[in-house]
Amino acid sequence: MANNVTSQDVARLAQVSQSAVSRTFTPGASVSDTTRAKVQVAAKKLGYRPNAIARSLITKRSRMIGVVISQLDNQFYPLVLEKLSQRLQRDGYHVLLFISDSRNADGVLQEILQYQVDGIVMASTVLSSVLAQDCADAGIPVVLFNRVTLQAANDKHPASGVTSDNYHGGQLVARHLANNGYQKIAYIAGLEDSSTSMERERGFCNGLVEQGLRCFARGVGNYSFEGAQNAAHQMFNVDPEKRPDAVFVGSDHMAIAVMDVLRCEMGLRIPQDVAVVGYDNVPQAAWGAYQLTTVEQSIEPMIEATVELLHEQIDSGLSPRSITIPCQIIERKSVQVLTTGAISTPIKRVAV
Amino acid sequence: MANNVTSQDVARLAQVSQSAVSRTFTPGASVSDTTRAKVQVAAKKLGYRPNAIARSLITKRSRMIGVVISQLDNQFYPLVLEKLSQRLQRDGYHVLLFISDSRNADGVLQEILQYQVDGIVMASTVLSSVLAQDCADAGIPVVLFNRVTLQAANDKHPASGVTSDNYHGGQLVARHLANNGYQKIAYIAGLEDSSTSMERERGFCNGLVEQGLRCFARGVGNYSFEGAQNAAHQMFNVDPEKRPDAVFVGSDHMAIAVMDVLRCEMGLRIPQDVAVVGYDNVPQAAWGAYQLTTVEQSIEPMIEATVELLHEQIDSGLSPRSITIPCQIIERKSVQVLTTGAISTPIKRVAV
DNA sequence: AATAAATTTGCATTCGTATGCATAAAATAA
DNA sequence: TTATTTTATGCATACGAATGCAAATTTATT
Repeated sequence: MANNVTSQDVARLAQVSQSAVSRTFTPGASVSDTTRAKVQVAAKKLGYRPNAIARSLITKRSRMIGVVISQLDNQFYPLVLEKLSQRLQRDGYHVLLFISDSRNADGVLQEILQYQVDGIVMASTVLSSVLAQDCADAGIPVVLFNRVTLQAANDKHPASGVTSDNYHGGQLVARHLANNGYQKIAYIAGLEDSSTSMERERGFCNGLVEQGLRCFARGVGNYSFEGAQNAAHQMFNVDPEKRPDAVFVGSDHMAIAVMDVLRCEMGLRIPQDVAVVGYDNVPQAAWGAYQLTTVEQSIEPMIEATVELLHEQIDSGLSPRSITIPCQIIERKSVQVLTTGAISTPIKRVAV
Repeated sequence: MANNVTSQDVARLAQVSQSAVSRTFTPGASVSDTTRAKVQVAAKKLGYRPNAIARSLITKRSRMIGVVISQLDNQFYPLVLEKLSQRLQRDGYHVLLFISDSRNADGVLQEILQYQVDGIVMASTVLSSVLAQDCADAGIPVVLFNRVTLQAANDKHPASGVTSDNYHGGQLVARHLANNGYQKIAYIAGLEDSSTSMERERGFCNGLVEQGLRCFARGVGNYSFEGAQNAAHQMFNVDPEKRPDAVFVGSDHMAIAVMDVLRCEMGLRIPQDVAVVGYDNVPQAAWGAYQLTTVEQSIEPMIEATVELLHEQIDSGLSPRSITIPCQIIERKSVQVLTTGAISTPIKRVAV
C-alpha cells in the first residue's frame, strides 16, 4: 500500500481544485475538456491512481464481491471461480476470495463482511446455510451457487440461488441407464445434507420407479475422493450377483475415484461389467482414460444467472429469487448403449 | 455494503467516546476492562462490525493481498490458490483475486493497485514480467510464484520470487530415464519464454549430456492441454524407429494429455512402448489410469516461502530476494524400471 | 495523607475522495 | 448588447475509524 500521490497533489500541479481531479476520474461528472486535459497530464506525470479505499468509504460501494468457495480439488469449482471472476471483472467488480473450511468458516466470514463487500456468492456446499442467513440479515445480497437454502421457515431474509436442475439430472440418468438395460442400479451420494445430492437422488430414484425399478444399492462419498473410494469398496466388495451393474455417482470427481477402484483394484471393466455415470461434466470426464458419461452443469449460464441476481439486488434492490438452469446428459463410453433401436420397456441386460 | 451501525452509534449507546470503541477493537490499545465490557455489550446489541475500509484508509494497511493467477485448468494452480488463501487468512490477510488473461492483464492490474493491496503474489506464467516491474516501481511488495524475472538489467526494483529447483528437477528426470536404459529421450516444453520451462529444459538437457545422451526430439505444448496433444501428435506420428522411447513433459497437466494421445489415439503402451514423465505431481498424476512418474513441486514449502517473503517486505521493509525449494522425483508406473541393480553406464533398452 | 507515576479517557484531527451548494464562467436567447 | 439559461468550478463537509496529545482518573510510593 505504497501509493502516496493523492488527488490533492494532482490538483496542485494542475492548478485546479481537488474536486476537479475527483470529477475527471468520476465517469459522468461535470468537467470541461480543458480542465480534464490539465488534470490528466498532471495525473500521468505524478503516476496518480485513485484510491479505491477512500472512494468506497464515501460512496458506500466497495465494488468487491465476496466469494466463498471450497473443494477446489474438484475441478468444477476452480472453473466456476475462473469464470465468475472474469465475469465480475468485466462489470468492474473484484473478487475477495474466501476458501471455506468447516473450522474457520464463521470467523472469516465475519471478516469478509468487515470489508463491506457489495455482495456475496457462496459456492461452498460445506458451509452451513446459517451463515448465508447472517449475511442476508446484515442486508448484504447473497447468491447461493449450486445450492439452496434448506430452511424455508425463517423466510424473512431468503437468499437468492442458482442451481442446475438437479432433480431432472438425476431423472435423466435413471432413464438412460434403465433404457440401456441396466437393472441393478446404485447411487453414491455426495454430502448427505446438501441440496444438490438430495435432489439428484430424489430425481434418480423417482426416475427408476418410473421405469419399474428401484435403487439397488446406496453409498455415501461426501463429495470427496477418499469418501467415494470407500463407498466403492463397500458397494462392490460383495458376491458378484449382489453387485450393481451400474452406478450413478453424485459428482464426476467422485465418479473418477470410483472408476479407479473398480478397474485398478477390483479388475472390473467399464462399461462391460459396470456402468458409471457422473455429474458435472468436468474436463477430466472427457479424458481418454475415463470417457465418463455424465450430466452437464453448464457453468456459463449458471454464472450469468449469478451475476444477474447480484445486480438485481445490488443495483435495483429487487427481492431475492432462485434460478434453475437446465442440464443434459453427455454420453461417453462409461455406459454401454443398446443398439436395438428405441426401447420403451426395460430389457434384461445379460453379462457380456 | 449495508452495514450502517458505526463506532459512533456504539459509543452513544455505551456512553463512552468513539475513541473508546475504536480502542476496544484495536488489539493492544489502552482501555479499561469496564469500558471494554460496556462497549462490547453495546456493540453486540447493535450488531456492530468495524469497517475495514475506513480502518484501511487511516492505517494505510488494507490487509489485502492481490493474487494474480491463471491456468486454473491445471490443477496445480487451484491447489496453490487454496493453500495460499488459507495461509494468508491465518495471518489476517485476505485475497483479492485476479484471474489473468493476456488481454485484460494490464488494465485490471491497475485496478488491483487502486485497492491499495499490501502486497501482490503473481502466480501466472502468462503475465508479462513488465507488470511485476510496474508494481515493484509503485512500491508494492511483489512475490513471483513459480517464475522468475527475466530482465536483470533494470534491477532497481527487483521482485522477490519463489520457485522449485527447476534445473535440478529436469536433471533428475534425465538421470532417471537414462539410468533405466532409455535412449531416445524427448522433451515437450511448456511456454517457450517461461523461466520454469527454460530451466527444466536446461537441467534436463545437461542431465542427458552428463549421461552421454542428447535430447532426441523436442516439442512445445505451451502448458496447455491442446498444445500438448498437438505436440504429441507431431512427435509420435513418425516411423517407429524415429519415435522417442521416453518423453519428459513440462507439466503433469500436459503429460496427461500426451498419455491420452499415445494410448487412445496411437495405441502405444506406457511404459512398455514409451515412458512418460511429468512435472508438478498434481493429484491426477496419482490417479489409477495414469500413475504418472513426475517431479514433485511441494506446494506447502513454496507457499510458506511466499508468505515469508511478503512479510519481510511488508512488515520489515527488507529487500526482495529469491527462494528456491528443492524437488524430488515421485516414481510411479509410467516409466519402466530396470531391475538389474545399480547402473553406472547407460544400458541399451530393447523392445519388450 | 500527600505526592508521584501509570493508566484511561475524550477531544480533535487525519486518511483520500465524493458531492451538495453557491458562485463564476460560458453559451444561448432575446 | 443585455438578459437568461446552461455548464464549470471551488468551497466545505462527510464517510468511519485510528491516534497524538492533554486532561482526568486510578494506582503506587513515600
